[in-house]
Amino acid sequence: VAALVSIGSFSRLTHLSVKALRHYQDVGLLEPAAVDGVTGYRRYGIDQIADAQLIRRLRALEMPVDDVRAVLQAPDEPSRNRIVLAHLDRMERRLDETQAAVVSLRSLLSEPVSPAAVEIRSCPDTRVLALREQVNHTDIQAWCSDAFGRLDAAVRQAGLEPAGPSGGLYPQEYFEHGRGVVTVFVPVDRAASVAAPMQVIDLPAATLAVALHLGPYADLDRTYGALGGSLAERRIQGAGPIREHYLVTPAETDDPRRLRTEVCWPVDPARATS
Amino acid sequence: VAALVSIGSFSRLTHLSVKALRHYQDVGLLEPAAVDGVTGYRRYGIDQIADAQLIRRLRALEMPVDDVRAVLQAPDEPSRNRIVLAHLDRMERRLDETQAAVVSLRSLLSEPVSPAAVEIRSCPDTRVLALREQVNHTDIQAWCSDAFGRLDAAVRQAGLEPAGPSGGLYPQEYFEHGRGVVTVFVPVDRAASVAAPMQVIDLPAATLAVALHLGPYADLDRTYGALGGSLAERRIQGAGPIREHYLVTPAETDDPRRLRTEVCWPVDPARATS
DNA sequence: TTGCTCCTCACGTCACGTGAGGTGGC
DNA sequence: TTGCTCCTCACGTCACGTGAGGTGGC
Repeated sequence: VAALVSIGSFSRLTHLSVKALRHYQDVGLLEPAAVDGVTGYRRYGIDQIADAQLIRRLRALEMPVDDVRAVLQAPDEPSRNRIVLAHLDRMERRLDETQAAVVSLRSLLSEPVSPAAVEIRSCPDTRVLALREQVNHTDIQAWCSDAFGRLDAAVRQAGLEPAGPSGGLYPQEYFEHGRGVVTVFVPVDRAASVAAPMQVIDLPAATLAVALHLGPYADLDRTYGALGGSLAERRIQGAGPIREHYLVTPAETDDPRRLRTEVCWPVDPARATS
Repeated sequence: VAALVSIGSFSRLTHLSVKALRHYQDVGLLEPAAVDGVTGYRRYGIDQIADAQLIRRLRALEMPVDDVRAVLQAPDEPSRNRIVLAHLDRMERRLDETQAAVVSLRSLLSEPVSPAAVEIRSCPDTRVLALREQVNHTDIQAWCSDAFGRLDAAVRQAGLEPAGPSGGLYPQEYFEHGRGVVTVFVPVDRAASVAAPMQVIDLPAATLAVALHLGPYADLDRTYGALGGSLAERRIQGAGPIREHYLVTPAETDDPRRLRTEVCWPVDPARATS
């Protein structure tokens, strides 16, 4: 049997704080090898050092405690590595977002606020192939790129032709709570049968106030602010979900500055005499 | 005066959630332009969009709310930029740590646990030039590199010669609570008068169990575990602050794999008949 | 015997999110 | 009138950290 040490010694051996060690017992991450029945003193075996070192590294990478537990309990090395690699993937995506946020901050600080050129446009009924799902604001990028991949594949497979730029519908809820049922779509020239959850729907005709956004998606709020602000100044109220049209997408360019996106607020046509 | 909009509209304009907007009022980040005395309804001016966009970007970079407030209240552009750049600096340091943590995790998963070669060494009295301060575990890297810079400068300025490798003393508290009074030192050949907070002190003689750590500091816990575990197996107890000797430092190599560090546990000489 | 280590609550931190329960505005 | 928006508490989240108040071990 392995030698036992006190919690303080184990803390010095592993560089985990005493408070953290107690917490890891509470949440079932690292159970002391023995606990004195009378005094409650914890004793750790030196064969637990390896687990402690792994925990420390995973937590240093901000892996959630539940995932760390899954790693420790993984039945074999491949399944353990799967969890670890999935987390490293998440971290890389977050790193990309952070870099985009830095760029976005610099551009906000250096570039003046540009008033949006707002166009009022009548949009007819549109038949589209669509995917609809509850999405979190933080996941929108990944979800959209996945969804458009599936839509494009379905369009090809059904022998259809895209009949215009792809787009998305974002309900008010999505902005106000940071989560909501988002619809992304590709216009198509005719109906066709597609496998669920994909569906062919008809977007109703609408009058849209449209502003063109040039550049990375992290800066979209600037165009939202310019467009919505200009409408508010003119006492025009929006109604219904906001629409985005993706004119130039990440699939077509690697340079985020070349992205082109239309931001469209549905408005009451009676009031929208620009 | 600017047009006013409801909290829901402002949320859609700025991509800040309604809950976040209310929270930002509570903490004094973004006060609505008007609040209805009867209903409590908040009204935001469209001229507040710019502030909201700045807040959103700074929070996306995890700047603490207190710092965001300081940015918003900065009297001029230079002082505003100072706060922002200081935060970007912090982020870059954290990024470096994360990358080190990834390397450290990979090496733990790929390289087997190596038992430490432990040497028992008698260390005589040592006269050193030292700096002592309360330091957080998370800040130790930056603090040490700064402290050694100051120590080296003081040694040169006083016309002294380094009389051995530099080192550090880490009290138990430092590991158990993640914070403690850390001492770093450079051995010198003779006494000299130095400006506070620097001081010349004599490290008392001690018997040390020493293990050599090769590689990045992020992996130091592996050598601590190996050394302390092997002492625990032999029922040898540590006593007093742990010592590190920096044989090859980041000042001497850019490759963390070439770092050489001695980890030294003071032990009771009577029991330490290896 | 003294001081150090260890114990268990209970509560705090940070930046919001989650509901409950209720009211105002088009 | 209906449903939607908005309101205010109070509490939850996450991974610990911070004390308070007390006890065991060398």
